[in-house]
Amino acid sequence: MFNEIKTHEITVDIVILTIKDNALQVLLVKRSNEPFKDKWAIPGGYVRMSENLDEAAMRVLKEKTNVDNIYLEQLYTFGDPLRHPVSRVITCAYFALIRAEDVNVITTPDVAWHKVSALPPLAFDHKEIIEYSLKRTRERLEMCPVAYQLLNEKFTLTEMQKAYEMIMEKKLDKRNFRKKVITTEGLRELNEFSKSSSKRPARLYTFDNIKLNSKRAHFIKKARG
Amino acid sequence: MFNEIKTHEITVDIVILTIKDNALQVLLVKRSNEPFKDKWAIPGGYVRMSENLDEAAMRVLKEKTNVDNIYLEQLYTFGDPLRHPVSRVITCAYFALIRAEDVNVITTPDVAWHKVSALPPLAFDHKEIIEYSLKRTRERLEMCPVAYQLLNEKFTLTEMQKAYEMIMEKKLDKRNFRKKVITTEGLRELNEFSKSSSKRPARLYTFDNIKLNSKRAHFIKKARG
DNA sequence: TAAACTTATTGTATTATAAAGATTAAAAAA
DNA sequence: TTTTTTAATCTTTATAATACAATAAGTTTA
Repeated sequence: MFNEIKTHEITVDIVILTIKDNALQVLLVKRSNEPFKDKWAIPGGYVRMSENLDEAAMRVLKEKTNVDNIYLEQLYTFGDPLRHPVSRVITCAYFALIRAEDVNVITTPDVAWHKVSALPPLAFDHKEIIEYSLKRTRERLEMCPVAYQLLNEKFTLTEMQKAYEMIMEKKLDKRNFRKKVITTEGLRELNEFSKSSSKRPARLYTFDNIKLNSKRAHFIKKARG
Repeated sequence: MFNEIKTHEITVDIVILTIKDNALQVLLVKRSNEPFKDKWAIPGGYVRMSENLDEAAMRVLKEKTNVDNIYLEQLYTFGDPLRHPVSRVITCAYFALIRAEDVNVITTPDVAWHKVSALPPLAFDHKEIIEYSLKRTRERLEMCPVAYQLLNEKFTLTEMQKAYEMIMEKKLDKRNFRKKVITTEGLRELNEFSKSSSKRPARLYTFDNIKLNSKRAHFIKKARG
C-alpha cells in the first residue's frame, strides 16, 4: 500500500460540464469502493508511471465515462493532506466544457449528469473542485466565447445567451448581447432557422475556426467597481 | 529509492521574479547534487506528507533562498514522465512577484538573480516553467496591477511604466498609461519627489489596500484583432 | 379569419474608455 | 539665459459599452 511506504499518490480528477435540459450539469460517477463508497464523485483515477498528466486525465475519463476526444484543460492541483481520509493523495484536476450531443456518455445508475445547482453530497473535496471549475469558466467566458463548446453545432443566439446567463448567473441585455456576439470572430450566420419552437423561428448560427485565445472575441463586459 | 517501488515523487518548484538593475530577474539556485549537478535551477524540493502544496512551496523557498513571507500562487503542474532523467517526479510549480528591497536573499555563488532575458542553461524543464510563469504574469498584468509587487514601496509612475514595459515587452504610451494608473484603486499620491534623477523630480506614489482581484484596476488595454 | 400571444430582431442616444496630438512645467547643464 | 531632459497636463478623436422600446414573424385561440 502506498500509505505504508510514506509517499504520495497522484490522481487526476475531471470536471465535465455541459448544458442539458436547460441547466448547467456536471458528469458524476458513483463510487464503488471505499472510501466514500456509493457517494457521487467526479471521474478520477491514478496516474500511471508511463503517462503524463494530460494523458492520464484522458484515459481515466474514457475508462470511467466512455467520453473520448475532448479538449481537457488543467485546472488546479489540490494537495491538502487531509483531503483523502485514508492516504495522502494529491490530485491534479482537469476540466472541459462539452456539447451534450457530442459525447457518448452511456448514463447508468452509476454514471449520470447532475445539475450544478443541485449537487448530491460528493466524495472528497470534489464540491470544492467543481466550484473552482465554475469560477474559472466564468473568468474564461469574460475573455473568449468558450460557451460555444457547450452548444450544439447549430444554435440560436437566444440559446447562446441562455448558456452565458447560466454560467454567469446573471441576466444579460438581449440587444447588447447580440451586438457583441455578431462581431465575434468565427461566428457564421446560417440560412437555416430553428423549427422546435412553436413561435417565430430563430436564425441558426455556427462557429467555425475558433481561436479560443482570440482577443477580438471578448464579448462579455467585465463588471466595474 | 522511489523509482524502484514504482510510484511518483512530488516536488514543488518556485519561480521568483523581481526587477533589479532595470531588468526582470529570476532567482536561481545552483544544484549541488545529481542530476544536473552544478546547473542552475529554480528553487524546489519534495513535498512532505504532513504539509499541503502551498506550505511545501513556502518551506522549500525559505530553506533554499531564505525568502519568507511572500504571496505564492500556484502556477501549473508539470508531469511529463521524462522531465526528470532518473525517476518519475511530478512538480507543482508556484510563482511570485516580489520587491527586491523586501527580500533577504543572501546571494552567494549558489543563489543568485539572473536576467530572464539571458538565462543560463537550466536543469530539468525549468526553462519551460519560467517561460510559462512569464506568460501568466503578462495575463495577470492585463487584469490587475500586479506590477506593484515588483516596485519599491514608493515609486514614480515612470518606474511603474518601466516595470510594465519590461514584463509586457512592449512600449506603452506615457500619457495614456498615467491616465489609467491614476484611476487605480489603492494608488496614493505622496507629497514626496524622487531625488535620484538629475532632471525634473518625479512625484512618488504608493499602493495601499490592494485588492488584486479588483476589476476596477484593469489598466492595460488588451490588444485587438 | 381576425385578434391575441409569444419569441425574434433591430436602432439610437448617451456615456465611458482608449488612442493620439499638442503643450506646459521643473529641474540640471551648458 | 538658453538648452536639454524628463514630468505632467490638456484636448480631440475614435471606439466600445450601456440603457432603453418598438416592430416583425410566426402560432394559437376565439
